[in-house]
Amino acid sequence: MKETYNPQEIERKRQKIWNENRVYEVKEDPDRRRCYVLEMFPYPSGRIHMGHVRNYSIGDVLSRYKRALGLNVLHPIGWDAFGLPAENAAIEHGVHPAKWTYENIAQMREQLLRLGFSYDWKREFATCDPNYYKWEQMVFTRMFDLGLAYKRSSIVNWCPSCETVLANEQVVVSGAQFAPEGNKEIGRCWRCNSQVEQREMEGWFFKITSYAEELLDWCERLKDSWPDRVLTMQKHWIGKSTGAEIEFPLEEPIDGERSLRIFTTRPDTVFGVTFMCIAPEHPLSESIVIGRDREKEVIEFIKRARKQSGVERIAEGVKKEGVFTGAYCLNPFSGERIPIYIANFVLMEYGTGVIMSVPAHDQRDFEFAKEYGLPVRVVIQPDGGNLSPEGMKSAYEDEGIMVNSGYFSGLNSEVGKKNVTDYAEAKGFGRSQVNYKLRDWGISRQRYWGAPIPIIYCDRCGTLAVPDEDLPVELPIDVELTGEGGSPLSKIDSFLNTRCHKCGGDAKRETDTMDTFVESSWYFLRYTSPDYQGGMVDKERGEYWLPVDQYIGGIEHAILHLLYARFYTKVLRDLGMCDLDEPFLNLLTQGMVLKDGAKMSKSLGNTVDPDDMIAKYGADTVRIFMLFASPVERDLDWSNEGIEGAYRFLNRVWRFINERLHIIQDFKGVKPDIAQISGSAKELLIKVHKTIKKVTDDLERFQFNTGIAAIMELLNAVSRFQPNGKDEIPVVREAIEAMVRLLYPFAPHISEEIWETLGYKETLIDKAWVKWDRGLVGSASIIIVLQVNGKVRSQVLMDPDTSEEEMKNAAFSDEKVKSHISGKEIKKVIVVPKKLVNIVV
RNA sequence: GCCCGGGUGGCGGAAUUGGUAGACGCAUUGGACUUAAAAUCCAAUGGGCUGUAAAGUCCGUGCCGGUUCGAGUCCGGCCCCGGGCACCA
Repeated sequence: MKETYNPQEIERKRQKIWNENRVYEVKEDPDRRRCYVLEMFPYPSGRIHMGHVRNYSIGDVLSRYKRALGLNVLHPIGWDAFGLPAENAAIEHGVHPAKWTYENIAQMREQLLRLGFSYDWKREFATCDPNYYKWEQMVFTRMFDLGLAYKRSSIVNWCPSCETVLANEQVVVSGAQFAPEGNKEIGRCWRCNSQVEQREMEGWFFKITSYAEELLDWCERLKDSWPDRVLTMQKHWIGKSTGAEIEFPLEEPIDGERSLRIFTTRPDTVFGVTFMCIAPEHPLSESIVIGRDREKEVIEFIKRARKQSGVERIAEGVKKEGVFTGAYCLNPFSGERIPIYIANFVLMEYGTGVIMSVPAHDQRDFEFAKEYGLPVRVVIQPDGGNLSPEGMKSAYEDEGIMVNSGYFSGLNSEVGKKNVTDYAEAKGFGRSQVNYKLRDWGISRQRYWGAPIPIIYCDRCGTLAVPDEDLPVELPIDVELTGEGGSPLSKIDSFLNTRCHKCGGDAKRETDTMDTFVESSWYFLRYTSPDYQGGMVDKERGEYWLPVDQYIGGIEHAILHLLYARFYTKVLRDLGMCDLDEPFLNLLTQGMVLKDGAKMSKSLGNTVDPDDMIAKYGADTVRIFMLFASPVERDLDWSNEGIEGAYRFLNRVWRFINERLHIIQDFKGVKPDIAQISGSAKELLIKVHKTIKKVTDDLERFQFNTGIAAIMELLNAVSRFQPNGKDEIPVVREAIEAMVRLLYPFAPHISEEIWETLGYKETLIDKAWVKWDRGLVGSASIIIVLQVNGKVRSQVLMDPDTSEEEMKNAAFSDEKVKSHISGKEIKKVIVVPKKLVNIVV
């Protein structure tokens, strides 16, 4: 053993041994319990960043620990390889996205290897490989057959200058937050600052809404194994609301429509309706005014409202605007004549695109009514309250007693909801209805670097799915990317023009590619059988490994990726391709890595490069620091002093063992004789076993920071200890061996190196996890706290099984306690075994 | 506005079920080693008060109140910070 700790040398050495012996490659073994540990795979941007290091360090600790417990651990890695940055690189630097991507992968693979993560590299793949996306295309065709994938036009954010669709998060909302140079306004393109428009475009959708109820239902069942906040976020995102659909007959039919259909969660307020509002995008909004006096004014308003971007429409402080159409409908309950407005705050995508407005009991309607001088009618009175339209400064949205509601007056509003709905149903102009905020998943991208959507358009046969034997529809490699003029694939004739497999005539291919979230919705399945040629996943192998036991990733994917993957898994289940209800049994979301309180980013110039840190301190130190500095779920603030501390710790471990080596060398396999040792040696031995228990418990509950702290304490304890005679040397040896084995999942290189130095040929990788001695842990004397009136006055050392009576006696005979209770009346004595005695005077 | 987190020394954080608040680490200060420095090792380190000292004593986990023999932990009300959602009828 060298005197100084040289992480570069030993880490290279250990990594070489691991890789050459392929120690992390695993096979199905029906005789062993399996465990699938997975971290969210990276986008190959070029460099591993600290967020990855944290994520993968957590996963590595877990998989090493689980393997030590005897489980057959699957721990794979791969690449989320499609995406826009590759295309941008192509546009800016003329390098082909495939070349750029694979070069990045090569570089990042080296970084991961250098960090010593225990991946089964044999299972590695990149999602841009046709062998991968082929299966996703096949599933698309199945979904198409079932109507789960469909094409429709929808309203999207369009940047006229970039000639592309923008995701909602790419539309700049309010100045500083997203804009690198500040100074950006509402509703502008994040890249070129052009005014974003609303445009109607054709695109493909996955019918995730069909699974809304099941996705929601499983949120309940995942309650104990997923973080609450992720589940609540998903629940809110799905946004279930129960209410009623009611038809309001139109005074005169419009476009053949005899009524306006609305959705409301408050049918109990139906007698308070004083106007109706239609979304500007609603098909009836134009036809309703044609030929009326107000036609010009209304059409003008509709045009203006439709132009506003989605983001702008909902931005804070935007005024509620609307216009009267001149048309009326009738309240089916009261027969009352109700004016119809078109209003910018009504969304076409939710409910029916039409609302009944009850200004007394809905804040938005209230604001609109005030703006346009519309009447407010109270139909719900709070318990003992006396609301009047004149006195109201805002809408009353809570429960109460129904008033001015004809036959229903006097009912509690909660009861009223049901009764009103039942009445409407009986009369045939309404029914109870459930609505979700969740929208179908738009998967079309007008990009090159993605999986082509396997659809052809034939003039004679219509829209057809590409048959299995023609899959994959490969991305053409020969392409020129300019970033202008829409979808790149539509400009490649050899791709675009094809033959219809049905009639043999000319046909055109779909030129949209799929959202990259589709690839990440099933990659965890593919790891179980990456070479399988018969489908997405080999059933037998999949059944052995799946589902993922522990999924680990950043909280930023709480909704999108995790919801999509859950949905897609259910679709695959229903297609008979796998046997899973949910893909991820347990979820751990790690916090972000910050520097100086802000997220690390190039634009802020506060990044720390993992490579620099590895070069300076080695991988073990980087890992220890990341895991020690903060609990995994919380954000971690990078600290240069902190990583120095981690480095010092590993140095102390190394140096200490090196110093003691000559003493303990000849005691390999010699167990301490518990009967023979006492005093500080016994104390140390107890500490060793308590530490084993503590670290094991901490690993089980993902408290890696306190687990490492416990190992540090053990090092401190054994460093202080001076063995007295030969009988006590095995205690030192046991302490050192335990320490190294506990350290192994966190810092595997140094641990393996020391383990070998201690005279072991076997590696720690398959060494069974250390066990603690129950007797030693349980028999240790315990400090019993002595309190008077709840204040600590003294403490005594006692056996854990001391009787309550003895504890009491000890308390009363304690000098310090005596001085606090002398001359006072004893009111009560509380004895908590193994903890304390409290005397109340 | 609504929904989640969170608020503990100079800092990151610990306290697993209501039972010694501040483990472990960082930083700082003092000492040892050294010609010197670095590294390393040892010691001190929440605040106030009493005391030469040993020690004692009071206060202290965002604020106010409550339950309890006992509250960082439970309950009620508020303040601040971070995140998510946000005209979803």
